[in-house]
Amino acid sequence: MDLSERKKRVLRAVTEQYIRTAEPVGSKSIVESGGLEVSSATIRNEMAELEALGLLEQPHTSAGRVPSPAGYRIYVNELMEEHRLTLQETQSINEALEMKIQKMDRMMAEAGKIISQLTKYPTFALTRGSTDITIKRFDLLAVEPNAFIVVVLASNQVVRNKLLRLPTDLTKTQLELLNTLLNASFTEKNLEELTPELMRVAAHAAGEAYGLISLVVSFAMEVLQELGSGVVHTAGIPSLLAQPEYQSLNSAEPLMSFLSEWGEASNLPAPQGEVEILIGPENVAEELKNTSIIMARYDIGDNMQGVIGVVGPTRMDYAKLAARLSYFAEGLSRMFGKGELPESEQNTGDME
Amino acid sequence: MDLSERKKRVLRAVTEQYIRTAEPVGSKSIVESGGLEVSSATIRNEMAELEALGLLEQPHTSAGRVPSPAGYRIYVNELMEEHRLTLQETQSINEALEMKIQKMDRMMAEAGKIISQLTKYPTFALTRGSTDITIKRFDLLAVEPNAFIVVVLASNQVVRNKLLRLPTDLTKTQLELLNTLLNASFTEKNLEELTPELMRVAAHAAGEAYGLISLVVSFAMEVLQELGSGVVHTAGIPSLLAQPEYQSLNSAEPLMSFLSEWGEASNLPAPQGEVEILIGPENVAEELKNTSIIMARYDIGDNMQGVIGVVGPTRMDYAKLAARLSYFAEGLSRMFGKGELPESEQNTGDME
DNA sequence: TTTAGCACTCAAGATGAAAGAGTGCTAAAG
DNA sequence: CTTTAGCACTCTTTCATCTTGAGTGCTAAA
Repeated sequence: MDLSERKKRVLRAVTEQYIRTAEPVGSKSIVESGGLEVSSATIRNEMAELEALGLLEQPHTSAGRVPSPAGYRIYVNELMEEHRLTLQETQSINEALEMKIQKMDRMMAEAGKIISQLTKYPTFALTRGSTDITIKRFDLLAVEPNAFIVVVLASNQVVRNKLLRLPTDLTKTQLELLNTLLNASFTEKNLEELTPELMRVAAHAAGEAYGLISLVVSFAMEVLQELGSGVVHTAGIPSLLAQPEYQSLNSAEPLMSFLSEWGEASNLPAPQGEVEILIGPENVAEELKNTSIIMARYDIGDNMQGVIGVVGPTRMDYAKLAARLSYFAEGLSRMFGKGELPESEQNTGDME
Repeated sequence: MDLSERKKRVLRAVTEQYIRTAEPVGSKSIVESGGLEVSSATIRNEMAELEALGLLEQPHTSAGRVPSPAGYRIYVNELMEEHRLTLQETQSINEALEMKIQKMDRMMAEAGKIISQLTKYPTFALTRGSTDITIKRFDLLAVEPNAFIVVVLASNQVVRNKLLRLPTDLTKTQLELLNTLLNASFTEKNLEELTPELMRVAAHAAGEAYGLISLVVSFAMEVLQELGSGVVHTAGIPSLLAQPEYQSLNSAEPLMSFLSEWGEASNLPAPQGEVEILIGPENVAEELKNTSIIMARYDIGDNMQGVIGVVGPTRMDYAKLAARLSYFAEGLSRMFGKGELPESEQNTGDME
């Protein structure tokens, strides 16, 4: 899209003023805000042409102009200047990151809250799973004759455990045998490879009860399932209500419901670059058609990545939010990506 | 509070109609709804007296009457009939409970969602912790020379783990020594007893590095902290917006923010009986002064209990909601309370 | 004690006038 | 050919006024 220099400046002025005020912007207020040394009539002509190009829109005849999604797209791609974070902003982000957060999933939720507080918009945070995770190791710890703890270590260093209870007692030897069997037959297998068939064969070979093995292996499968599918956390949803575009209940309700029920199926396209901006109709879900998403990617170890983003009216201050998100995501990558034990239960460094 | 029989019937009629319609109810509509065979003027007189007693209120002079909090209280305590659940209701609750839910904390969140869908109100679910929980056992599992997994079993049968990474390597013997030391000195101690002093003494006695011990013990303390403080889950917050009393954004926003940020400090008084109803001003938090809470208690094993409840306008249908909640809570108690391994990672019974 | 009748009050909705912001068009100026 | 001033026109927003209707409280009669 090659526009005349002046058209670009008009588009940019309209967009930025609209971002600030949430009101349609008129020709007069643009000349008054400076930058363009022409009369309002000239601006009007330019705006009419920009509207013909589909970059601006008019809510009704005698109102000012508002950027169309296409207009936002051009603004974001070509016109927007990079936002510099203030010292204070970087500081508060750094502080937030330095909090000792123990568990990764809590970290995700916390990260969302932090960003939400920072931006006053709802945020979401999700990990994108990988189907190639396997169990690296099983440990069985006897608790009582008829109960033991399974501890599984997944290939991405997540540890999960569960207390299993049996209808019958088990001797220590039996438990050890089971443990060996599990480690021999069910490690290094991804979710698809853990078939009932495999369980049957292994059980038969060892003369073990199928039920006992399946009990432990189902747990392992659950863990793999969970790690493979990723989770979505959302935070700060009520802050939507502070935005003028959601003052009317009708506009706010569907989006809020969508956000709070998100997390089941997150079919968000993976961001290509480091920061991605989805404007209105570019979104996947119907409920998001009138809103925009700004999201940043971060790395968790080698195989997994996470996405953190904010959701809000198309009018959001893309420059500022993108800058904050990307700074924050960088910090997350630094935290999670550095060690060889990148995930979950990693020691975050509070060793004296 | 002893009212004449007729006053009781008037109060009850007003309350129930208001619960249905959310509109102030006038004298005429009461006679029309049947039950009272007197004229509207008589009702007016009765209502005037009920208002003098502080049981009814008038939004403005020429409007109908609305129950005051005190009026609701009397309705709930004396006038309300028990609601029978329909077959369909019990069925859908049973179905929901039968879902195989693996982890207790997820169960909590799920339970909230279910109730929220059922009632169309926001729900909260929390476990009330106990400060007397101790660690029953430590297990250390070597992973790499400089990394191991700590598994702690708490006295309420919750198992938690964490992957710890060290700056130096550790031999197997050292690890076993550490394990023995931990089990000898730090089990059966509640959060308050796990003092730095104790760590120092134990470390000194064993000639171990203080840092190493404190690393593991701090994790244990975190776990105890978490188990002791309880967690709050909320769900269905946007359904508030469907209620007429929260049509105005100003009324909805503070409550929504409060609910979504709840979970930090849950200073809810424990329900005395099985089901408890808190009406408007009886609530603790300022944000809840205009809303009511209906909550039911359920047991998790011996020591802990959970609370699940709904939050909504004072006008809620107490009878119906209380019935559903209490049925649901009963089901939860049945699920969690039955075994001697009542918590979290309990096997929910999917053994072949 | 109950009831019919009636004047009174107040919120909510409808109507209409006025204000204000912004546009598009035209014609003149550069 | 581009820019600008001028002006009529459009459309929303706001405010005041009026009307309607539900509901009340009071009084006097049953």
